[in-house]
Amino acid sequence: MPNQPFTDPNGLNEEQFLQNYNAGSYERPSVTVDMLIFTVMEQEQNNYRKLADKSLQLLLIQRGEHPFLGQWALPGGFVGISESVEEAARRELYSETNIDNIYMEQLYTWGDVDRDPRMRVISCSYMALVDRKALDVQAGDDAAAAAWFDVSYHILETRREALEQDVRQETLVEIILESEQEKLSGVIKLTETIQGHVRQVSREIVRSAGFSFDHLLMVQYAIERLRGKAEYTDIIFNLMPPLFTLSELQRVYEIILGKELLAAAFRRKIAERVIETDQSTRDAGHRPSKLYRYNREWNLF
Amino acid sequence: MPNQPFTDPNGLNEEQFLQNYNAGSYERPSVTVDMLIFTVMEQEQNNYRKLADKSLQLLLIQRGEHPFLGQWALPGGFVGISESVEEAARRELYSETNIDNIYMEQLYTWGDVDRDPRMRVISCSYMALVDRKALDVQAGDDAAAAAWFDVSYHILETRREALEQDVRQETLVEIILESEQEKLSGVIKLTETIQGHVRQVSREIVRSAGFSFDHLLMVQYAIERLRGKAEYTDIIFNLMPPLFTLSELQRVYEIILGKELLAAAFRRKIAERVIETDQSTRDAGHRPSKLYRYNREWNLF
DNA sequence: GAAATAGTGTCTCTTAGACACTATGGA
DNA sequence: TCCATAGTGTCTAAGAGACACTATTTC
Repeated sequence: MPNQPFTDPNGLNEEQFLQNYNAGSYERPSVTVDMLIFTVMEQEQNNYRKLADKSLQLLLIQRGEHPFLGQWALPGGFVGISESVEEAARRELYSETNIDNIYMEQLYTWGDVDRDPRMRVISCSYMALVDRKALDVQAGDDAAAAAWFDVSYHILETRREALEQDVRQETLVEIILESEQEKLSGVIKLTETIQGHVRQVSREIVRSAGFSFDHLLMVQYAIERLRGKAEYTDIIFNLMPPLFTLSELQRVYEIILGKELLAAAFRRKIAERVIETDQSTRDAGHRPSKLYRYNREWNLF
Repeated sequence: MPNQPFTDPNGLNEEQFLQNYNAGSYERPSVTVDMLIFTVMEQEQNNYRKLADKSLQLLLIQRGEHPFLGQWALPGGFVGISESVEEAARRELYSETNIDNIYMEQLYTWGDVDRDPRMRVISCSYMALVDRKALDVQAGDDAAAAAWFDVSYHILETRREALEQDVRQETLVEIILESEQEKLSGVIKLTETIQGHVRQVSREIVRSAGFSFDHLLMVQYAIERLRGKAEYTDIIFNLMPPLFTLSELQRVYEIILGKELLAAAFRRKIAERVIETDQSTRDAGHRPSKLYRYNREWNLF
């Protein structure tokens, strides 16, 4: 089995090679991270009896400089030469939220040549999920203008055509992001083709109002991933406070999945993932609800 | 709603800004792609009656230069300044296999600072799945020494400890790659921690013989993903030839999932994803088997 | 006929969906 | 007492696991 120190065709061993190594001066892309920071927010409620509505929210920042001056973008920044990509993402996440210990996962790396009009930039996107109650301060103090946007996600249309050999399906997805001041919207076309066995998916912006760069694609990708993972992992609990009722939990699932669930089935399914506490809600104008917490023992690997 | 041409604090509109933009000369990382090209190979069989065994195989290249001279690495290369990351991956894939229309998906971007001893390199890994019968030539003609390695993947040990607040689970995974000439092996520790609600996974190489860089981590990640996707997508069909028997298909599933399946249940489950043809196998030393093909209509989105 | 694989029938157990029903606190 | 939500019981249908059984070819 080969092992160091071997010598290469120039007679150098590995140590010598590395000492003499010259990285060369060809052009390199810049690398950035972009953060999709989601939370669930309770809306105000006028009827004392009804439960507060909730919505999924995403943190955006208004750009203070060209390009896309005045438009909204995902928070993010360059990856420094002496920090890992994940460290850069954690750094950005902390600078926006001011809290530690937030769920974060890498999503996708966007590498199209023209995605930034200034220069070649490759961006690695990360999704973070935060319990809104843990965010004491309004997020993004340092950033020029950060705001939480309510997220809505609809499938407008699905069209399938079967060619001689291949199948092709196009789906139009509309994404609307709404803050107290602004309303952004855009449409993305997802194209799925199958040639022989080979399935391939591509994304394309059809129209976009108020978004910077290709960030609308990142939003669509993140929501798709969040929905997918909600079905077969515990990812949703990252959006919950330490104690919650099963109704609250069910509503968060409903928001993410975009469909209503039956309470009885939901409770049976979720039962083993939560632990009942002896506390309950009060002063709700209706029957009190027991508070639960996440069962950490459940399904590690 | 803000729109171009707005002027920034320097009085420039977007067009002027971009014309004057200077990307700066700070240090940038290099970006590469690394390809995990999997296939399923039939082993030779001496007993005319028995079906040939199959194995999952991965394509590796023996390094001809420092660092890791003589050791094995995933095929890959630099992302050029004027090609997208995906284009670079397709280019590498084509140069190894000489065929088009191969299933490929982005896996993960590896961004640790020290992952390449020469310089700062960020690598985006892709997984590709090939039907072995479509590869007419021995792959990797141009590369110095390319070889297919049989893949085996075992969980050696799982240890869980519950601290006061947190839960921590460590899993040791052994990966063995075996070609006709060589046998490489390594062990990876997967650490999963839960603090409060927040679940986090990290990977670490415990020992590694014959692998270059952090490529063993990439192999483990890819197999984990492949297993996961085998359960809830049609990804496996990318490893199959155009026509196949249900027994063959079942065996490929068994290889990927690492467990035996019951034929009756498997057939019921897979039935709607395949289409029966009027052809069947012959000269097999036992009852002939009908040939099926992939049902492309099944479950687009 | 033996060996080996191909393919089916059926029982059980689990789980999701549907929906009716009971329970409880506050105005 | 009504309202709104909390929470349970039970029927049904679908699907996975188990396993016995039949079918078909080659030597």
